[in-house]
Amino acid sequence: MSVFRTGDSLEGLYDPHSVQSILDFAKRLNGKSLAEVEFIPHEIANVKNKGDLGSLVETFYFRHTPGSFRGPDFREAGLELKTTGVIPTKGGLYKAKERLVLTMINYEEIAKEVWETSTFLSKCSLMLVLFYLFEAERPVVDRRFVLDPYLFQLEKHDLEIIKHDWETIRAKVLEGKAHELSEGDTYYLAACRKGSGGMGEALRKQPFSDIGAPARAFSFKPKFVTSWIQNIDKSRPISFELITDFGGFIADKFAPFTGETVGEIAEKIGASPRQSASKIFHRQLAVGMLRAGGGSIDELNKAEIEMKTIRLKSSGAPRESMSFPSFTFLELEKQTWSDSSFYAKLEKKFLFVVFRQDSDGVERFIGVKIWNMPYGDRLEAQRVWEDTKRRASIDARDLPKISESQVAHVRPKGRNGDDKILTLQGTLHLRQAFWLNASYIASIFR
DNA sequence: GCATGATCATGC
DNA sequence: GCATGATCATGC
Repeated sequence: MSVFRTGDSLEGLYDPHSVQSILDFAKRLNGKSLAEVEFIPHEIANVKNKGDLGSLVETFYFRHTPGSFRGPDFREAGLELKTTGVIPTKGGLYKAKERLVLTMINYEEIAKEVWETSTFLSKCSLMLVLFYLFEAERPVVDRRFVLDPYLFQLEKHDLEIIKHDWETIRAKVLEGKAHELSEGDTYYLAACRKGSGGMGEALRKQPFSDIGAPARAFSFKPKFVTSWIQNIDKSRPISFELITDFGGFIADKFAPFTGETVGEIAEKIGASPRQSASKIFHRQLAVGMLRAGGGSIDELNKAEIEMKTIRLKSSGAPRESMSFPSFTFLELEKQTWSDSSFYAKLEKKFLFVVFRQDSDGVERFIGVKIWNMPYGDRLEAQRVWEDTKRRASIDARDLPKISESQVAHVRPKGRNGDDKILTLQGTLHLRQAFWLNASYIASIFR
């Protein structure tokens, strides 16, 4: 252990002008916690706030005083330092615990910027990412770094998609729609909510509208961060493709199957006839088509795209409403809209894989559609969610029905009739889920 | 034909 | 073992 003051000489530690030297020095942390390698004063040793680990590492390990300089942390090397939590997966690897928050979006500023000289690019084009094992009860200085640090170089890593994402976010600000931003607008780089959320939240000004917009920050989506981690684990270089239109890129993979019957597709991808009776048959077909086109579910996951199959009747109306994960009354009571899982899902981008029944009764694959939920409809979903929360606290048997909203409703969803959960009235009631109305899904296709 | 409740097959 | 996406079954 060493005791030092910030500003002490870095001699013999690392060269702040050299990315390689900083990286090598950072690697020495692997397998250790900050408190194991540096003396941490008592008054800060018990901090549990994760946001503090980054600045603690910067101060105590790199002997670098976090400043108010607007550029990257290691100014001379043009390198930004990030620490982020990982958790184990069942498969024995690690995954990102959450999104990697990068830098606040200033709506006034981004409107004036171009990509090449943007605040985002100057701050995030080169980042050293340190991963620590997240354990909720452990003070951050005792959390152990795992994996080698990761050098994120924007030029090499999905630059085109990230630039496209940045342009998408900026375009929305230019349209005066900063308040309508959602994580589903983009693929890898997202505009995530930042700040308190809920009622007392301070809204930010935006240049082309008088409507206040929630504070948002640029962030990399968790699945995108996980893709780095799992590449480190496999110690192979990141694979990347230059794709400007991810939606079109995905749609292309399905294109060869357009117009084919489900039977033909099943045969092509080698699904057995027995499976056709299964409730997930069409999803299997969708996965099969994606694979046949050289795509993968992994790829969708990485971009946080939610694939859903939709079956239309010959009238063009969907056969069913669309379900979302079930919830419990106890968790509903504790949550606000913006931390609910229904909110998180509806902010995502969807890939609809659409089948339609012909007038002769034969069902065919008619195409895919990339979609994300319009702002107004998300507000309506929020209203239904809040109404559900309110009513569940009074009587769990009286929840929003399909006739009460154009967009969403609540309905049972469980393993079977015995799958009951505790209500706030202390009784047992069927497990429930949020659903998007079939009629609402129909409206998307009109 | 739709609203509502109930359930299935799979993958993690 | 169980959550999930999706569909089935019933009654009005």
